[in-house]
Amino acid sequence: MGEMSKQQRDKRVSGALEAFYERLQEEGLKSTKQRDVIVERFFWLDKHISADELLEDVREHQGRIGYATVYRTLKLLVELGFAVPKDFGDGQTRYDPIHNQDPQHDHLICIDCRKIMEFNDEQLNSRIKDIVADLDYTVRRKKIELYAECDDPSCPHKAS
Amino acid sequence: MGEMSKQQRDKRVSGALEAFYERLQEEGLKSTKQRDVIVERFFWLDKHISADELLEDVREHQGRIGYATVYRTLKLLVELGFAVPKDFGDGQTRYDPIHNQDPQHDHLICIDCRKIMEFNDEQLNSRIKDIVADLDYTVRRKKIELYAECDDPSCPHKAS
DNA sequence: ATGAATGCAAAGCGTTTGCATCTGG
DNA sequence: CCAGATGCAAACGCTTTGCATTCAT
Repeated sequence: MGEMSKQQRDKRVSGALEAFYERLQEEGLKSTKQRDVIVERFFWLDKHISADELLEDVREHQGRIGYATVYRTLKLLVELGFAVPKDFGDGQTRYDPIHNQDPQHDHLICIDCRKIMEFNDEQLNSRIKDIVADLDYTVRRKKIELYAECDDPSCPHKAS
Repeated sequence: MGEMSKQQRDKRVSGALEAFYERLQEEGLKSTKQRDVIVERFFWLDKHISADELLEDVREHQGRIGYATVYRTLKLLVELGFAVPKDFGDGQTRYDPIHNQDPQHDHLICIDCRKIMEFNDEQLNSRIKDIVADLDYTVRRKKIELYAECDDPSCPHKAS
């Protein structure tokens, strides 16, 4: 969504980390060098990241880290409610960081260049709430993905 | 999504098959015993089916069929526009048959028993059209999945 | 006949797990 | 100390592929 200054970003990250470590303690789990880097980079990067993308990034900041550790940490983040796994159909799971301040957003994905943009529409959310309520169900989470052609000039298939 | 008599179902299936064989010929592809059964059962069953569910069903109607054939046929159906692959997060891809008459529907999935129900809401669709138009994008397809607790008494976790 | 389709088994790919080793509280 | 975390490699589950064989046109 909007741009964010480094200061704002730092603040967001440290806020998320604080919350994370609090939950860690609650669960009697430990903080380790690897876990710390992974989680910090995850919050810092703040995008729908895949396990191997995160691994690659993390290895630049802290040498030898096994991919199993990244998978396990992502799983932990999901369990503790700091990330949501998403599948955009490119064969690998991506993880969306949750900043509790953010309302859950939806995605618009370019079918050509795979660029993902986020949006959040109040009217849409409200309509969904109604639909589910009418069926006497209780919504836990939603996944809305719109596949479209983007307007980025650098995107392929623009000639067609 | 209402009920459908056997006659109606027969008619729908044969319509879909006719369209399928027409496209097959256009592409210079062949009709075979296996392909025929798979495609017919796929249209007949008419639900978000996974490759191995379809394989199991098909084997009751026609002995020895390799799973590779089912995968290849499903891929073909997708390429020809008769099916859409979906991922509901249970680890395997499901395929939704497309009856060109149907507007594309959305899904409500029970987080406990994994039951999937379909819905189609005009207001929702219209709002989506607006959202995307405002961004100057062109929608190709949408994927909306709502995860909720269902009201089926046979569903686990009803006691909690 | 000849390009396409099948069946099988092997390979692929992302993800998970078993286990011996380390480490934080 | 000792439960929890890591790294490695092996296992996994779903899907795809290579190849020899069979089949539709």
